[in-house]
Amino acid sequence: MKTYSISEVAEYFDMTPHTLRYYDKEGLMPFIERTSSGKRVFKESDMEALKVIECLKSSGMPIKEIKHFIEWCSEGDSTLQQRYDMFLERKASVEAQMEELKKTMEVIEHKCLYYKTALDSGTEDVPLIRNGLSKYSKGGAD
Amino acid sequence: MKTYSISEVAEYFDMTPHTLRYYDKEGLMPFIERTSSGKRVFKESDMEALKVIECLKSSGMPIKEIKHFIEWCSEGDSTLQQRYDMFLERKASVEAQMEELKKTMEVIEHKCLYYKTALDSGTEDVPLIRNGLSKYSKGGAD
DNA sequence: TCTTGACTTAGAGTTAACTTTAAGTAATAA
DNA sequence: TTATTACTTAAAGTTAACTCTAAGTCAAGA
Repeated sequence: MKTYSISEVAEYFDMTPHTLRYYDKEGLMPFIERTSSGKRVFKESDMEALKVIECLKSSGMPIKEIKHFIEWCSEGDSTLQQRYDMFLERKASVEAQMEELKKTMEVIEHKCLYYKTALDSGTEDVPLIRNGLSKYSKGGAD
Repeated sequence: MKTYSISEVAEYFDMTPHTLRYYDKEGLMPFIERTSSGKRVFKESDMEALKVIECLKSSGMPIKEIKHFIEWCSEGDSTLQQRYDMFLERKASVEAQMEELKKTMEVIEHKCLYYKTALDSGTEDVPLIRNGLSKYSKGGAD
């Protein structure tokens, strides 16, 4: 069976071996086996588990909560409902983040247009477009 | 002209007066005026500027960089290009974050389906669907 | 055999963005 | 007049997620 060293795994997931050890210490990887000399040996299934951990991380889940999920996993079928509920929550959270980013994007695109116009005319002080605003808020009112 | 106290502004932006003072201290609000007794007085234009600051924050921009933008604003037309470039960069960053969230969402939705199926059959151990994976990575392989 | 590089551990340090504390001032309500 | 509330400042503390340091082990190549 193909196995991976900590640095191979780190490279694959674009992190440092330090970070992987930190995750292990925080209880995210209780399933990693060791060599007789104590080195971590990563199996294919460990890589799959890490992908799920990465997914939960990029959904904004804190490491301590990911740890709870990992614990549920090792408790078996009795925690299926918790795990399902957790992923439903994650889904709602990611949807909310997407919604917020969308609103942010609208403001930013408006600003891009504003500055493009200002650059074309060489100045922000374009009374025909907008006036009465301070230097700081120009372009933020409509 | 309508003005606002620090706690009114805090309530409007769903933060504490503490946080607003912190932003001020970090140089994000050099335009806020004070009463003779030293209290901050927020004008309508300050509210607009704060909306832009909030937008930059939710795009993931660190406070120190937002401060640079605020400095550029007070330097006038000579910094128009920098500010335009900055918003183009923000746009690209938000687009990348949206892309990442989309990928995360796909994994999460897959997991929701996986756990729904598992709950229906009362167990994760469904050889017809998937086998050969550890307790930790089940549902993460396809 | 010696050196090099990758690994191990425990624990301290870093960074961002708050968040709280301490000590005090000013205006307003009872 | 006294108490309350909102405000002020400077500075220390908190939290998450690393990130680094120190001290040491182990296997492979010159």
